[in-house]
Amino acid sequence: MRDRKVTSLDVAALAGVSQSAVSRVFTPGASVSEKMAKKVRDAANSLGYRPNVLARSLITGQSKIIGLVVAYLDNQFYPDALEKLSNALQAKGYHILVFMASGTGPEVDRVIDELLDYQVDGIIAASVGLSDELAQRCDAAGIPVVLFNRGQTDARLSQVTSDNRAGARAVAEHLIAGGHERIAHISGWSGSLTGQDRAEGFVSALRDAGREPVAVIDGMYRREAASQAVRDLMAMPEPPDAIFVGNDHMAFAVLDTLRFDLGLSVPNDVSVVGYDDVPLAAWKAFDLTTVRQPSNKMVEAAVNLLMNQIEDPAELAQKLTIEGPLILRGSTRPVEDAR
Amino acid sequence: MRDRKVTSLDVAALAGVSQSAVSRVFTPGASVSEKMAKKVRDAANSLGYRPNVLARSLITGQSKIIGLVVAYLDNQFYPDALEKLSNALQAKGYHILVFMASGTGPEVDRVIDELLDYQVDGIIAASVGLSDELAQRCDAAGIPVVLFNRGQTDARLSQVTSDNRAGARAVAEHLIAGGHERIAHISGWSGSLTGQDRAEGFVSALRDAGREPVAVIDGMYRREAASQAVRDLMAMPEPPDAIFVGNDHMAFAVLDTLRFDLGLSVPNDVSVVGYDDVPLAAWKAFDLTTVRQPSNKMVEAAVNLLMNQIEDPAELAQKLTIEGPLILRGSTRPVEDAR
DNA sequence: CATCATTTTGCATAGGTGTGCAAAACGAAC
DNA sequence: GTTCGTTTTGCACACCTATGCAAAATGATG
Repeated sequence: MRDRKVTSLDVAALAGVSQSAVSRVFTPGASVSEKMAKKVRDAANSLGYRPNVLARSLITGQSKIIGLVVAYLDNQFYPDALEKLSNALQAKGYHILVFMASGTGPEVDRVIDELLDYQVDGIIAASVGLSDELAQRCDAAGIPVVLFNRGQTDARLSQVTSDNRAGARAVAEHLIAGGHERIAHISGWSGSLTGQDRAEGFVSALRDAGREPVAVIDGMYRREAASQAVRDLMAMPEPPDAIFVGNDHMAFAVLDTLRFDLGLSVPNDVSVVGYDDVPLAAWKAFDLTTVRQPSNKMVEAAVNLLMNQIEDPAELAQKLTIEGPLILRGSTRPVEDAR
Repeated sequence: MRDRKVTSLDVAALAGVSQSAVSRVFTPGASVSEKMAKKVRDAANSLGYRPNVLARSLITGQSKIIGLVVAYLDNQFYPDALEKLSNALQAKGYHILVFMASGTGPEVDRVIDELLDYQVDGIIAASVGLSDELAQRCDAAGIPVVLFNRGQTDARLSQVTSDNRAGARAVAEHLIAGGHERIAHISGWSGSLTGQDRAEGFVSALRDAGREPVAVIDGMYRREAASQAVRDLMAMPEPPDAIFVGNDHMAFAVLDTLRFDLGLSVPNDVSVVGYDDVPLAAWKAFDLTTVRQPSNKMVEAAVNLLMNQIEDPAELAQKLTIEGPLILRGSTRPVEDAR
């Protein structure tokens, strides 16, 4: 015998009270007597009643759903962030609805449509190029947006990033201090602000020390592109002795290519530095020197930002920058070894 | 000027038709004339109208939301599956609502409550020990459940797994053919059917060849546990010359420990085999021999199973097993080298 | 033009919940 | 017991959409 859906009316009937009484018992802060609350709770438990979030959303205008837009999950930074975001939001009574948007342009537009269809209370966009039109539409619909680990110029969008310029600068300084002579950069996608910032911070720090990168190649955040880039670099007449890679995900491909395709030793022949400090970077197989993006803090900031904007729509968008340290590991020469 | 939510009534007013007409235009297969459809679509576009999925769900009983329950995302198998599941479901007009359930018992119960609150149309449970109570409650609520990469005895739950016994058996046979003398197993969590099946398939294949494993240790699906296990194994008076690890995630920790903590060579000193064939396994840094779990096929099967049960609630639960090949890589001695 | 079959449209209601408002219950003070 | 202030409760409606039903429109046929 398959149960029909049990509603607040069923509970009300069993408890011998009105439907609104049931509603109030399940609404924190509503006016209910202890006696009534007990009656209702007993009836609800015996029927297995739980309020229907979707019906509730109709009337409160709060779906308790946060849309998460993400492109790929093969870069460990994102599943890691997703897990933390989901846990943080779960604790606040929200849940994450996942939207994959690998492409750009029309595909992203379709995703936005679907986001609006589900009446999400807010949007977290990670790792995806969002058109300005997105900002426009979400703003018009009154849905707060937080860009996670992705910058954007539009002032209506909040964002949380690490201090990419400072991080890249620290990398440059460390490589110089390590006595490296020919320093190259395989950058993150040059179409992304994150990629640009890291590249610019890195190059400007080199210049401040009177140096120039021997090469800057766009790695597109893709393993194969990074792998090809490092092959090209090492085929130069005077190959680099240090490479800063735009994120860990690409850096792992660079390490593999250097060691196993080109037969080189890291850091003896080349030092390699990444960005993100995903858990993998600490594994001995990579032992990658990298800039930590403190995902805990970034998640916390993103969630707070979103919650504030949901509670008070007048709240204006903010652009937060979180500092992260350079983590020294075995993929770069220790500074003592400087010649 | 912040827009109020635009409803089908607004569209109807602008187009000079009834609300039901608008609804019909957005309901595939409803009876509408071409003229009317055009009028409505124009009005809808100019207002930026899109049907409210949540309000629709009230009346159709279909939320177009699938709940995904998952414990951790640090084992790459799961983000990979999540991405594929999300894409497959997105193509069918569904989206994934994420529920993290690291713990067991009461925490899982809370998750079930929340799943029901959101009126999900179906549930995919990956990597979590679900009590029989789950089956009970979801069955009562009429919500189909598919266990992904996780077995369960309850006949009411559908499940999709790879052929864990056959896969483990193939590993055993390959290790024997490779001339290994002392074969050990670091198993998946012995509380999971998946872990048990792999262990049993492996051990029974050894016995069929007149062999016994030198040791079987529970690795709990955790890196640290696996790392400790391999240290214990290699500290034995006669350490193993081959280790089958219950999944790739643990196998990576085993490789790191063997190479960098114990200074051993793989596969010269010890052969290592994993299970899953996550993308990482093919990276040169690991080059791990492993049993492939064809996540594409598993996802496809899981989605089909779920869709069938959603469309026809009378459809009975199925337990599907997908075959996966042993992928030979550099972490095991080639069979030609057998002495 | 009349008739009828068919398609299209509007009306009205349902789906499950929260909330403003007024009525009812309660409790205190005289 | 009466009065008044406070808390609790129920009534009725709103939120946004889909759909059964009957009325209207359309088109084909005689």
